[in-house]
Amino acid sequence: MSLKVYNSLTRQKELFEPINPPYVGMYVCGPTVSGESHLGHARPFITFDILYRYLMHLGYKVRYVRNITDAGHFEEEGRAAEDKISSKAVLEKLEPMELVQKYTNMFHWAMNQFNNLPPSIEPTATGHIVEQIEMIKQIIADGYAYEANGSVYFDVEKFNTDFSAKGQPYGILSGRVLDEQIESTRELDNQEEKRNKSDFALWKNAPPEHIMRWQSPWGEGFPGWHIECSAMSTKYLGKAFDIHGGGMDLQFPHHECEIAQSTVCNHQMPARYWMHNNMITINGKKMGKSYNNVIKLSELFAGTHPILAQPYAPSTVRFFILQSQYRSTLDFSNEALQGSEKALKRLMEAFDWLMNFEHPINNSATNTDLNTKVIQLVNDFDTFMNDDINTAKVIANMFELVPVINSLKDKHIEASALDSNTYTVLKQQMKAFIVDVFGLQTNKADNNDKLDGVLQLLINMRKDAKQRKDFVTSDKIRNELTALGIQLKDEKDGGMSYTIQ
RNA sequence: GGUCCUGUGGCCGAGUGGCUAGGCAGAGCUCUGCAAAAGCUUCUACAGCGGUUCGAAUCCGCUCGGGACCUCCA
Repeated sequence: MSLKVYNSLTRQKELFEPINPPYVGMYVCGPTVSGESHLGHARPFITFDILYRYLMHLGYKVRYVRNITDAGHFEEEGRAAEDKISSKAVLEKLEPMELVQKYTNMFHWAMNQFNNLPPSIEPTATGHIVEQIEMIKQIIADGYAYEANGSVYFDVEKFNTDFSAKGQPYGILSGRVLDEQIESTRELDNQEEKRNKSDFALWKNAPPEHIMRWQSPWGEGFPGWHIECSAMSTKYLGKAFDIHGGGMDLQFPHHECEIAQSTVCNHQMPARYWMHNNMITINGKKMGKSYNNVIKLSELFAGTHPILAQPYAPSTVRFFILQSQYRSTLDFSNEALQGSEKALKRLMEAFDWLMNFEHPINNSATNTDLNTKVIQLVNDFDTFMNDDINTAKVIANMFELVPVINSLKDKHIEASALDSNTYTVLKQQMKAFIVDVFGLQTNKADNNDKLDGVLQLLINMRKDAKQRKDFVTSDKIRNELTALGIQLKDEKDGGMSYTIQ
């Protein structure tokens, strides 16, 4: 039973072997907090949350580092390159750090809504200016970066020449050949400062109007985007760590540049396994600002975006994402989300019943075929997760178990059909994967005892009415509760249950 | 233009040489005061054309369609 993950670097599934077991170091590129997160952003953070949880489930001690990019991220739209954070701050008349705090708070709120575990360390770029400057100094000292007008650029050409000989050319991760892309790079500002178009900024000179600025050996300025991840991953995970994750769109140039910088400073490839999640699309197109098709998470949860037919609960979105394999594109549609909503509800109701079911003690199953099948379905949870985190297949198996569970509930299947061991394993695995690994929550979490008491009272009144064949009263109770978003269900054995929407 | 990915039923999606994916929607039946839920049954598939093979949704080729990246990106 061993975990295999797809390594973007080698373009194949590889056996996962930590450098220093049982410890695992995992770095995931976090958000740029200059704006609100959208549905597309949800995918990597949910995907790598599942990986984090699964690694812990396997017994690893994981240090999960996910940064907050709160400075240094360039935005160029034909105008002078400027810091994304500070330009937005001027627009909104906020202090840069005020803006950063606002969107950081919103990001944390969304992560919490999704039931993502907080990372072990969540370092900020602005909190690691010193480390970034030190790293840049070393790259210059080693001859792989040069200063021009108060900015510092990484010499990609030199790196490529020297490290190609060592089997690590620039472009090793994304499969690009440097010579081929030199002609195709688009025009950027300050291009004349660079020796080559493919060189990227490690440090940028800050023009006078730039608010976010730090002292450096090259004058006042701000760090480039790529260097923060190299500096912070090295600081907290060491020169070589196990997993580096992020969206596929970060593979080039961001991760490629990280590899180059870190390799120069640390004399080795920073991460062993590079994992990239695919994009969420909408009508087949990547969700992104430049396509003007983003659905912000707050809009998604509130149902306020024009494209949305209804609000979608965070757990529905999480489940929707888990229904596909993380390396496939996932196409958003109302129909798909509605499907996930209903599916999740059915799964969780069966799960909740199972957890409360006091199974009989019997050493031999009366239905050995079913008994064997259940064990197989449940054991395959591990098999599928070990095959590059195939949550889709795990969920498919869970849905094969749902009719079995519901049939036990409705007594279409006798409780004696399965033996005690099977019940134990079934409950353990369902709980481990639904709650611990997938992080799915029951909606009942926000109920409270008093509300439950009130509902039990109404349920009892309705039961009495039904017994008297007073269907006017029983329907009134049911219909008015339905109008309030509380659904009553008549159970097979005469009992009643409720669910709150 | 370069590099790479992809095309599965009404929708979303697993899959990878032979064995039911799964979910949602649709249809029928059972249960039921009615409804809902649930259970059972069921209908729609592998873009097209060739090739390899005893056998192809899966491998190869071509054609057509969709997408990502090529220094903002999750």
